[in-house]
Amino acid sequence: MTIKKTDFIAEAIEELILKGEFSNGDRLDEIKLGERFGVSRTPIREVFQKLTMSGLVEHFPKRGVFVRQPSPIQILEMFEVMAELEAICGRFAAHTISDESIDMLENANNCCQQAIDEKSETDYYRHNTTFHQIIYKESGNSFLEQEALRLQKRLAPFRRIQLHVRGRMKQSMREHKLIVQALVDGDAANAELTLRDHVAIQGKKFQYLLVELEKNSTKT
Amino acid sequence: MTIKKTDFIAEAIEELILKGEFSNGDRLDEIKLGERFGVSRTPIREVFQKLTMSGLVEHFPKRGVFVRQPSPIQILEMFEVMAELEAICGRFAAHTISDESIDMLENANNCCQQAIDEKSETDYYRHNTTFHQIIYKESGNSFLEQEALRLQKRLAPFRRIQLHVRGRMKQSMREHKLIVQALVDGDAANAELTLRDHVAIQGKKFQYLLVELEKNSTKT
DNA sequence: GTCAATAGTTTAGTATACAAAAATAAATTT
DNA sequence: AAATTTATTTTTGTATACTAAACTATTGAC
Repeated sequence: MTIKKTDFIAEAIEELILKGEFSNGDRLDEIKLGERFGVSRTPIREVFQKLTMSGLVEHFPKRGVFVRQPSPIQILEMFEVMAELEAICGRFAAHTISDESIDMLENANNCCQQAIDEKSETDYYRHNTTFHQIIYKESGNSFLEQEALRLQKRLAPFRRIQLHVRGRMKQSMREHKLIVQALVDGDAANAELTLRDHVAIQGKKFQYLLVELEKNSTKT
Repeated sequence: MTIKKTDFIAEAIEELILKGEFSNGDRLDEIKLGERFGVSRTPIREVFQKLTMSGLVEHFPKRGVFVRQPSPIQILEMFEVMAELEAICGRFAAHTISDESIDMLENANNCCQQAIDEKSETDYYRHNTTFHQIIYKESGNSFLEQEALRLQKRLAPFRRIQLHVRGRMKQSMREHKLIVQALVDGDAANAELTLRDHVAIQGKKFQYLLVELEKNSTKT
């Protein structure tokens, strides 16, 4: 068995939270979740610790664990940090990136373009993720790579929704090309800049969506 | 009770590892540690998960948990990322820092100077830590602050040892003054630069110590 | 003597039982 | 009737019991 059972349950509960079955502030019941997944409280409590560490849930001693969706401000802060982390990766990668990796980046970009042509957000999202992960790896600093991956994963649900913004995918593609060009040129400063902006825009778009959402909810 | 028992045990085991009672690759015995702290396996296993998340220990399914001291390369990588994180904090802080916080930084610096005069490495270390934490906070991005604190904590044992390098404390003080000046000036680019260098030097010094250590160990 | 197979031991993972704390409901007092 | 106290019920945290997997040692075949 290559995947641990508790990891599977952790993923499943994560899904439940993100899909909205549990909303913000809800208490997660050890016993009910145990029954649901056919296990006892012990492994569920293990899973809770994992979720606590990943920030999806908060643990209050002798009280229980509660769903803790990050506030819009926290999400924006995370995007800001993500932009900086990716910028660093780009700056480092510009010095060390290999020809093979450049090819891989261009390949990922082609896949992104194809996804746009086929209007497949899912495919675009996947290849876009790959594109960025290549850059993390090419930073040459595996600790930095791990940190970037961690934050990328945590921001995944929020990055996803802002693909719906009209024309975002096409604009994103153009930015990808600038990033690759900077890396090809070995222009560290430019790689840093283009990557930072590219990611920072996601935070901006997210903010924009929030404002729109706010308008609609207060319209009634 | 403001502090949880498992947190206490986690800290204690962390200490044991750092003090050298357990060395790299050692397996941590759930039962023995339970007896040692007068608890059963359950809370010890909880603590293991915490330690796994903090990276001090590695968990192999159905095998157990093993002490995993980071390799010199990993430590250098972490210092490199720390330097970048602090540089970002400095850049952000330069725009937003308050007069009170400037005062606090200068106060921390005075305490550092006093510690040097009294040749107290412990005091220097403590006030130095405070100095940096003020800058994390003044970044105005609390997520960034948390991430910086996390990595600062993880690097603590390695930062400590390189204070022994002759003259390091005095040089460090001079750098602190440059950092404060950049922040007073609101010079973001300079704050970024001075902070990055200031932290990066710690990695360099650590590397230097490693080489020295290597020489001595192969001399026999 | 070396290797393979198997029995026995140890240890991780999980379920359950129990104790203590918190939340809730009921009862008593003001 | 409101508030405080007391009793009841949940629920968390921990200990223990059990299961299954991994390690060790012994035996047997070549």
